[in-house]
Amino acid sequence: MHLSTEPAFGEVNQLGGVFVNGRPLPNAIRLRIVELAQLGIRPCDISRQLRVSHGCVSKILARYNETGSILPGAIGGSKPRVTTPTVVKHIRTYKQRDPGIFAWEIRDRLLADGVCDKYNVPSVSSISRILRNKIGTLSQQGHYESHKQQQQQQQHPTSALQYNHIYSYTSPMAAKVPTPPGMHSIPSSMAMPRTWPSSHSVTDILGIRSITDQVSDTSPYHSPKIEEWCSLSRNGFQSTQHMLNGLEKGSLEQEVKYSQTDSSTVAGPIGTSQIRPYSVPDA
DNA sequence: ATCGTCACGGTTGAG
DNA sequence: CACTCAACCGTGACG
Repeated sequence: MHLSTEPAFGEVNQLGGVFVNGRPLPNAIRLRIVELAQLGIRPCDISRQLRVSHGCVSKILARYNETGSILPGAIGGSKPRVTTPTVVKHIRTYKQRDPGIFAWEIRDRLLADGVCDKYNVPSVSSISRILRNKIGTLSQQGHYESHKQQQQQQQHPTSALQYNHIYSYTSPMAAKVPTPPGMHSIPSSMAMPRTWPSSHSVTDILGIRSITDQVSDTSPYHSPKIEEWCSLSRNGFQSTQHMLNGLEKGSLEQEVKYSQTDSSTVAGPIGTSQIRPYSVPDA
């Protein structure tokens, strides 16, 4: 991580837009790209207006058309080589049946039961890690699995699960926005699943929270909205149009310039994000 | 002028 | 716990 020198400020592209190399654009901007496109604005104009390279606009729109999701793909990590869902499931079963079972016994059983062959059976240390990291949190296991899979091969357009992590992505905003009483706020368990994919988007790094705060001043533009939008996906797009109106230029420009204002305060949760990426210490 | 595509330098996180 | 490496990112340039 190169955060030593110019961490939170990102870089400026040819259009004057700010970005963080290697990191996804903030969801707010991704959303705007799709919204503007839906309004019939040409990609080249969107590019200029939002100051995002046209290649990026093109990519985001293409993905949206293909998958219905505005979200970036799952960054980092690697696909399970031996720790497949099936294997984990079996290990869990073994562990449940015999809590005192040793890792090497599990290994033997995986082989004996034909779950794995000698080439793909997890090592004892892998099994130990599975026991520690996954089986240890049984309650969330099922969710983890499906969520993770959705994410990893996020080719699948349909499933609603896919949108689960938009909660995650936008939750920082929601967390930051002082959810008005009576407003449906997201339960934190939902907003911040343990398996948060990747919390440090530019949103966080650059302090886009501030822009979303500003936005939320003028319109109810926080995660419940986005949630709604997402569940509506491509078909029910009308409902977002008022959002768009509510967001008119003023907020848009602020949005685009988001990082140039205050970003020094966002000591992003970099590196510690997995559990509670945005434990916003509101104060 | 516009847009699809890709090399590039970058970050991330499961293994 | 440090490392690896394949996934992803957006930009910028080319056609």
